[in-house]
Amino acid sequence: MSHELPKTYDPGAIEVRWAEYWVREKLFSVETPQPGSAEASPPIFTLLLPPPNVTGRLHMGHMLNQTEMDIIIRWRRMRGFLTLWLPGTDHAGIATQMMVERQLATEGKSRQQLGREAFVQRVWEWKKHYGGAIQAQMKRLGASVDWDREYFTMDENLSRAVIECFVRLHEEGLIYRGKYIVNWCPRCMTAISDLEVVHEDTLGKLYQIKYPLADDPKQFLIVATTRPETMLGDTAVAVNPKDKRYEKLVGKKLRLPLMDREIPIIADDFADPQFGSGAVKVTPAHDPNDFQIGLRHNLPQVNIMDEQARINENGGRYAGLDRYEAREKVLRDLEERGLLAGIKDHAHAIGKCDRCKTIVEPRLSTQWFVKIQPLADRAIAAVEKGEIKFTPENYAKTYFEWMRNIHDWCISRQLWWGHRIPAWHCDCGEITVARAAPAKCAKCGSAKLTQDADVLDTWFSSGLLPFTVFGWPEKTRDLDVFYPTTLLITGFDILFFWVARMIMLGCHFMAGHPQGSVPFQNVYIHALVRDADRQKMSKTKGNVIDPIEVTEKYGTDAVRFTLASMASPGTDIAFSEGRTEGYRAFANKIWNAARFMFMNLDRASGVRPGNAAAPGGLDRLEDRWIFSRFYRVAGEVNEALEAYRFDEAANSVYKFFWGEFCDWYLELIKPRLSAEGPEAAKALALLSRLFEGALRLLSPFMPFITEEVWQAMYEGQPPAKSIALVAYPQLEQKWLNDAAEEEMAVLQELIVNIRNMRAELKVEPKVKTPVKIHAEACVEKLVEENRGMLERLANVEKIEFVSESLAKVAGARTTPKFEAALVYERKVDVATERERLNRELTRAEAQFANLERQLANEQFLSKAPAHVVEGMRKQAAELKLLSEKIRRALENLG
RNA sequence: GGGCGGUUAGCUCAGCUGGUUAGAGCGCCUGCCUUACAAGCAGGAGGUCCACGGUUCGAGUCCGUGACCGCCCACCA
Repeated sequence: MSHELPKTYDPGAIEVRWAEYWVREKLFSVETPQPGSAEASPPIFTLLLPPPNVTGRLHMGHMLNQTEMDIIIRWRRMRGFLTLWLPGTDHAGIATQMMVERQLATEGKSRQQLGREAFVQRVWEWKKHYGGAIQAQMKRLGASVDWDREYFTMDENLSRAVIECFVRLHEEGLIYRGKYIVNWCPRCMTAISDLEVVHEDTLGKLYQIKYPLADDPKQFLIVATTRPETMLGDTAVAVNPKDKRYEKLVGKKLRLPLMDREIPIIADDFADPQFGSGAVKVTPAHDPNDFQIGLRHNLPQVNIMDEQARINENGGRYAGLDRYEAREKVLRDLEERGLLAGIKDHAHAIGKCDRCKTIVEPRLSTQWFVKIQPLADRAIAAVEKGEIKFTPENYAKTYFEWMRNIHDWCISRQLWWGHRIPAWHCDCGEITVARAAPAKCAKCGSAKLTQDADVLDTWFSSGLLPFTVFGWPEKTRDLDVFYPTTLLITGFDILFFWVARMIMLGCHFMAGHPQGSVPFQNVYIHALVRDADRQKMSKTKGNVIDPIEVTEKYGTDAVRFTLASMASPGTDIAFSEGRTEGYRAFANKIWNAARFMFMNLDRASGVRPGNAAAPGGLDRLEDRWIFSRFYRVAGEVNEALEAYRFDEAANSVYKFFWGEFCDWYLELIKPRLSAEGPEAAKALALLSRLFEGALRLLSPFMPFITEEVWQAMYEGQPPAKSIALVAYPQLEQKWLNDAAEEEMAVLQELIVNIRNMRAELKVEPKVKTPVKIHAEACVEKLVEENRGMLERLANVEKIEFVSESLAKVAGARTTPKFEAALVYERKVDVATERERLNRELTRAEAQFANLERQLANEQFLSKAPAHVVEGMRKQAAELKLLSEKIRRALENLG
């Protein structure tokens, strides 16, 4: 049987095949280990996929996120952990509702026409048809999640858990209902939380308006506002109690212009004497600060707008106008009456709806809130105590910053799609919070109860996921085994939305869990993926890179490797296709190296990977060297992944495979492979064993190509169903060989110098006669001992090592370790060589002088550590020798 | 208004606790179709590490100030 690997590497062809295989064979499905099972249970590693919106399609951020998670989880799995990576999707209240409403609009319908029940039904249908896009994409990308455990946040069991949490929080007094100023989106027509408001710096106007005194209309108090239309709802003007200017006015009345109402002048600390005139208009129903003032002074709350931010009947003749139309008219009318005292440019931040960018309206309305402080306190403590570790650590600071300034969380949404609030209203005014609809009102006994119309903020349910996915509130085995999850990998954009909420809710509901209440023990926060010009990707800019597109162009492995190699903490990733092209080349390199191996395996049947020698049996330098390198790199990669340094891990393995294994080892081993007999068989065994190890090392980063090659190596009888299920290489001391690495380094340097010499001297490459090289005494022995190994290179490079030192030397390369001279009788570019040698000499002398100066410095000698001083001394000596050698070489040039 | 991050080769970025000659990929230049790979091989050029000041025997690395770029948070009209 021979190993089939097509000549050209075509990622598309192999990736789809393995992606399907992994899913079909359920390779990443996990059975919950039962207690008391005989064999020692492996360490558990649990990872929760940040659930993408059902409406979602995969974008570059997802791909980075999933690549990182997949690398970690594949690595842990290969390291012997019982790994559970749990996938799911989020019902995404507003986003999904908007999507379906848009679809309805194309049919000329509105959700109101449909009615609530039919609309929700419609959303479910929509979900069934279009909701699976992102999972399909994930499968294509090979994410090694447990698809058998996939969840949806509106699944029945999860919904039940959400209700349970709500009811319990309410019972504990941590959820309350009240009439407050909330952020209201007049387009979505729902309340939104503080986090869903994005602030945008805008250059607006500050208007100064004259409010006449009621008993003396000739006198005015000037107030300043950015929102003149809200004056229609003013119920007071406040001045600072310490403000001498207005002392006598406090308690008097003003006549509110345009509305013809009298409002009091009150004293409140909120008024800043430094700002404007020091008097501030108070609109309790349309400004959060004014709302507070209103409460302190028992002011009426006049709501002047409807849910679409149009002026309502309380706005007198402005009723029916949109808020901005009203502003214009109010300003015109004030102007007409000579009450507009001034207009100034004014920079301020304006709040917009995160979803639709409509300017948010502070609106007085009755909503449900979570009393957040007690939850936040515990969440802060958990991170302070180190029960949760952030990487990069910096994010803990951001987290604390937010947590310590947190406000109560408005969790009710005036939407139809979502978890409906488990509260029932009776006409008598009684509200009952319960797990199921009560039969009758507890207060008046009426059976006519209606469920609260609102649904919960999407983030309320996703904040519960770390325990609800494991069956909470039941006491399940899953909860015992998999909670708390080990790691969370996510972007900083949902640090507050999701991460912080999970911590608060997890700490609360899972308090007392034997393995800790926190929802996860580690959080790794990754950066943003930007375009090649470091611009944020956005649909409007049209610079969105579709991961599926680049994947189809370069292969998933190449895209994954790009993301991993660029994922250094704290820096955003500027995704450039050039880089991906480079990593496709890397995959191609792996492919061709594999073909080379297979070519040899096919020729010498019977050799299997894995039946190679022990360290002691490596009698050749290059073998000792490459094994030592392999295990050292394995150590580096493990260490890097331990610290989430995907970039370092990827780069180490890249450099090893290409720069050492392919560039050097494969070349060195060629003559042995083409030899006959046991020598070739042994070389082949070593080669295939190394290759197999390298594939395992690479597998978490490039799961597809490594699977393809690995499976091919075993001719249909692999030792496991997948490379993903075999052990990950680790540092093994017994294979490390410092001497071999040092000796090899010298030989590599020698070869590089020879090549360099030839290139610079423009020795014709096609000469049949080898160029003679004399290596100096110190490496002569090394060269002699490894003649066989160097043969291949010598042959290709057409060089020959000679022991006799020849008089006529055309070139020389000198390093601290050796001197190599090129002995060449034919024409060489003497002038160029002289120039080069002179340059070298100047540099060596300058460096030497530098070191001399340092070494003459007593301060340095007494304070610097011995090894540094020693190193410098050695180097100085070598440089001195080097200078001499170069001078001699110059003389020899003639 | 508060907080955070960045500035290193033409481009995109590494550089861990300060220590001998600051690295990689891409791009560029030169030479090679050397029977695994031209998506390749070999060689090369290219950096006053944003500026100034300080600490130190020694600073890309630590401290301070400033400049520029970016991000997050924020109920002062």
